[in-house]
Amino acid sequence: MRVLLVEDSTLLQQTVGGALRRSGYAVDISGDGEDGLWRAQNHDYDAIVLDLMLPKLDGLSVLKSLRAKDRKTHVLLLTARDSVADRVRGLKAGADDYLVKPFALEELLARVETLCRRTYGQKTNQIILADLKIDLAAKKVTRAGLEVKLKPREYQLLEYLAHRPGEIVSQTEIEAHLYNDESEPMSNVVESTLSSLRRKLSEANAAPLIHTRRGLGYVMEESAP
Amino acid sequence: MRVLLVEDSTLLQQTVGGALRRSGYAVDISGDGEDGLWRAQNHDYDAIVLDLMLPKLDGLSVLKSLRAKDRKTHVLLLTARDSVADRVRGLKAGADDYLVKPFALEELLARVETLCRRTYGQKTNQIILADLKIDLAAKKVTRAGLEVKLKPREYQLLEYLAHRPGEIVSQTEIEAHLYNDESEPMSNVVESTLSSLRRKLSEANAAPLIHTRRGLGYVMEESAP
DNA sequence: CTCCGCCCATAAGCTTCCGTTAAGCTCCCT
DNA sequence: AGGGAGCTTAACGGAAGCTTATGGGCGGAG
Repeated sequence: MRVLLVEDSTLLQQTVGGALRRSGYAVDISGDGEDGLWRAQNHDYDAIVLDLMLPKLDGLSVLKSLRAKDRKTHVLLLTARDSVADRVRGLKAGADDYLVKPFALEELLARVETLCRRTYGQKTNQIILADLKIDLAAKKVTRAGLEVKLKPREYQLLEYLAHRPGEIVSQTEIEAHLYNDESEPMSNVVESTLSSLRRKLSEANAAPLIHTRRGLGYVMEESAP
Repeated sequence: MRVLLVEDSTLLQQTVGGALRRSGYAVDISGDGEDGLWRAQNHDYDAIVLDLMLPKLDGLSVLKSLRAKDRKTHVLLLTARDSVADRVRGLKAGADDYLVKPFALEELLARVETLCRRTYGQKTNQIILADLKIDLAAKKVTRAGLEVKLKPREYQLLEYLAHRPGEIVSQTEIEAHLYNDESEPMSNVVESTLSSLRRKLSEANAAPLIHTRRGLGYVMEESAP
């Protein structure tokens, strides 16, 4: 899951950004509205955390521009004070949720998670695909009843694929969602990670769950073959 | 356990705050309603002790604002005189308990403890996890029948984790709950404390109870490695 | 006032992880 | 069949994250 944080306070950048990263998100941070808008348009984020008070271009304008261009990325607004007017305007402009500063970090994390889940039409907090079960909260995976021990990156990859069963997901797309700008991979990380993911999944049950569409990307099994 | 005390009398701040600290709570103290509301929103307290008579913003308003935002933190009201009207209004506004001044310190402590317990849906006053038993009242821990002698901080950490078995608890979260604002985030106190806690727990039985989820946090559970 | 014990910070040591590299394989096109 | 593009897999080494030991400071007990 990749998230954009548009916030000018460096303190909040660090606390919020850090917390998100620690929770397993790929996070891009933007310090002003112009840059934020630019990034929001150039990447397909799973969610955007957007402060309203920003240098250069205020959050509301950013939001409006995004919506005008038909970007439907979910947006969580941060409003400085309990200004009802701002809130209403924000929601009218197409925000999906808002949070009044100050907020508890945990709450922000919870809401971002909700938004991301919503991005993929996910309502429960577990995904079941054939004999595979993913517990999104505990970040644990079982197959055929056996626990599959995955490393963070492997888990992220699996979760991303599992969010879109039956769909062809290209490598570029995976890269874009699992990695942030600073760490643009110059290698075949995705393939590499996928490889070990497959190996671990096949330990519980040899039937392949992730299929390769040569030249296009990967597909996760929709139902039993 | 982390508690917010909103009270303008410095005398009470010291006596009540001190008593709570001595009982092992992390206590934040706020001298007026505005600041109190701010803090209450900014952190996820386990309980709030709220005076009704406050400068800037009275306790009832604070409580109402909190509830309006769907904050379900347990609140203990302190009412100056035995005014039935105030009491009723307080409870209607969503207070969980009240105490009429003057009160006995012991009683306050007992009630705060009850509220905190309720926060975690805890009804009995002991937690049992595998061969570990925590006596919440006596703050004593035994494992495999042997007493484990813990220092206050270690006990607090253990108790906090034990309240949420199977859940991933991040370091940030632990820090937020066990330490108050003043403490600096530039050290690994949590890891440090956890280390000695683990050592002591393993003296009675080597099987690990607290598991590390690298990059995410810690989980307490009785599963096999 | 002194002593003791707890607690936090620092830092060194260790484990795990992850991107990279590179070599082998598969599929398809010619 | 041959060759090449794209995919798979295993191994490596740097780095991030976790663990543990140690010492100074501070507050409470005597």
